[in-house]
Amino acid sequence: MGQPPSNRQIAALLRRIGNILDILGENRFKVMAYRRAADNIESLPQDLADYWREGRLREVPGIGEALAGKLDELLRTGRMSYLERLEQQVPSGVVEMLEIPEVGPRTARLVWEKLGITSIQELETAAKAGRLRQLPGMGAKTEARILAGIQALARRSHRTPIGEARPVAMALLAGLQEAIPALERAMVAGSLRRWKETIGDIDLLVAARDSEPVMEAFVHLPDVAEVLLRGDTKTSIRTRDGLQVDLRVVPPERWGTALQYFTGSQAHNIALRERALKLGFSLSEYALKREDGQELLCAAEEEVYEALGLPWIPPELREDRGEIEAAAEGRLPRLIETADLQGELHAHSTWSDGTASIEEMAEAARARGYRYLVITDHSQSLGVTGGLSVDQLREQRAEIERLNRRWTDFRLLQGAEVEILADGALDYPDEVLAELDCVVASIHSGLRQNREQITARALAAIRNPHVDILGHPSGRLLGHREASDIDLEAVLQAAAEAGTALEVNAHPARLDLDDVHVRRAMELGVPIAINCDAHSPGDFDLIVYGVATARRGWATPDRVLNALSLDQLERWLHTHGKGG
DNA sequence: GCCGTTTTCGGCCCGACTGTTTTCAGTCG
Repeated sequence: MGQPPSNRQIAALLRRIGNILDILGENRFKVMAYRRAADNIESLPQDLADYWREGRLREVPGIGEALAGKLDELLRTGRMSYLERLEQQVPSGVVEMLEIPEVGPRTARLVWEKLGITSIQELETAAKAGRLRQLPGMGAKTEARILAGIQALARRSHRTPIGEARPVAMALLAGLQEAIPALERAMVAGSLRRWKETIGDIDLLVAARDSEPVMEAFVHLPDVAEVLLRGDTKTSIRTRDGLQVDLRVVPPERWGTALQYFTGSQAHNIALRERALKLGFSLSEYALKREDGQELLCAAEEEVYEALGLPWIPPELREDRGEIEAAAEGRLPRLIETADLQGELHAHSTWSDGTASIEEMAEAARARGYRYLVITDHSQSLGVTGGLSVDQLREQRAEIERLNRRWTDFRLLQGAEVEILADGALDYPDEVLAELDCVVASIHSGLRQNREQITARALAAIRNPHVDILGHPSGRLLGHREASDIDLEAVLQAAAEAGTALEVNAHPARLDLDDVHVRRAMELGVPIAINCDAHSPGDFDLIVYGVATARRGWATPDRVLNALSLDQLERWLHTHGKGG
C-alpha cells in the first residue's frame, strides 16, 4: 500500500464533498460541517493518519461519528465511496465553478441545469455570448460580474505571501492618511493583522464620523485599478497587481467591535458569537446587543472580550485553535515579542553569499540593540554561495576575534550554516564543527528525495552533538516551492530527544517552521530559534515575520533560543546535546 | 454534518452589498 494521504489532501476531499453537497442544495449546516472539519484537519500538526492509527480520529474537533467512518474507509482503502457517489451526480467542471468569485452554488447549479454548462470555459463562452442574462434572476450586470470573476481567477488564483501583501497594505494606509490628515484611526485588520503566512485579500479599517470622504479618497488612490463595490461602510477595490482590498469605515465609538470582527478569523468570530449568545448577547461588528435590543458599544477591542468574560486575545492566536478556551481558563500564553530577542543566530556575510561585511552586519545588529550575532556563512559544498573551505573558516575566526575586541556590550560568535549532504553526512568534519560556537545545519539540495531519505538526513543532523539548530526544516518557499516530503513529526520528536533547536526562519518567503509546527514544538518542549537568515543589514527587519509566526504557534520567550542573554546562550551552546 | 455549565434533539453568527427584485436571493467574509 502506498503512502497515506496528507492532511491537505484529506482536507481537499472533504471540501469537495462540501462543495458538491452545496450545489445539490443540501442542508447548509451539513455543508459547513465538512468545511469546518477540512479546516481543522489542515491545521493539525500531525498527520491525520497517525490519529487514525491510534484510534483517535474523534478527538479532532469537527470529526464526529459519520466523518470518522468515512475517514476510516479512506485511510484503510485509499477510497471514499461517499465522495465517489457524489461525484457521479455533479460534473467536476460545475464544482470547479465555485472557485470563481461571484459564482456560488446556486449560480453553478442554475447554469448547469438550464444551459447545460459543465465547465468554466463554457461558462465564459456563454457569458460573452450574452446567454446568461436570459436566466431567471440574472441580468446583464450579473453576467458582466461573472465574466470579470473568471478573468480575476485566471489572473490570481493563489493567495499572496504576507511579505508581498503587507507593504501594499502599508502604502494604502499611508496614502489614505495623506489624503485625509484628520483621519482618526486607520489600521490593517483581517488575516494581515493575524500575520497569516498568506493573504487572500487586504482588510483596512478606518474610524470616521463621515465615511463618504474616506471612500472617495480611497477609490482615487494611485494604486487602485478597479472599484469592485462601493457602499457607505464597505468599499472594495483591486490594486494594479491584482490584490483585492476591502475598506470599512465605522464610527469611533464602535471601533472595538468593528476591529474585533474584521480581524477574524471567521472561525474565531463564530466561536466568539456562540459564546456571546450563551451570555445573552448578540455580537456583531456594530455592538453587543442584549436580548431586549439595547446596545453595548465598545470603542476598544479589549471591551468586547471583557464583556464576554475573557482577557484580550492577541490577533495571532485567533484561529479557533483553543484560544477562546485558554482565555476563559486564564491559560493564554505570554507570547514572545520582538523586544524579547537579544540577538540573531543565522547571518551571512561577504565571506559567502551575503552582501555586507561581518563588521557591517555586526554594527547593524548592535544598532538594533542586540547583544550578539552569530555569523553563519555557508559550508564548502555549496559552490554557488561561495561556501567556506576549512582554511577559510579559520581565517574568518581570526577576523571575528579581531572585531570582538571592539565592543564590551556586544559579541560576535562564529558559526556556520553547514550543508546536510545528500547522504546525510555534514559538510564539515566533526572536529571542525567542534571549533565553531554555533552550528546551523540546513538542507539546500536533494529536496525532492523521498520521505525516508530526506527525513533520515535531518535526523542524522539533529543527533549530531555539534549541531545546535536545524535551519528552515521544511525547505518550502511560499508561492514558489512546496515543502519537501520531510516527516516533521519525526524531526520534532528527535529534536526533543537530542535537545536540538529548530529554526523559525523569518524570511517571509519561508516562515519555516510554520505556525502549526511551532505549536507542536511547544508541546514537545523543543526550543526554537527565530532567525532572519540575514544576507544584508536590511534583512534584520524581517524579524517581525518570524516573531509573528512563532506567536501564531503559541511560542513563549522561555522556549526561544535567541531570547536568552549572551551568558545563557553560551551556556546552552556549550552544554546541550552533550548530556549536560 | 457536529455538539452539549439547559439540550443525545434541536440548535447551528451576523451583516454588507448587488442585482433584479415589489420583498428578496445570492455571494462574501
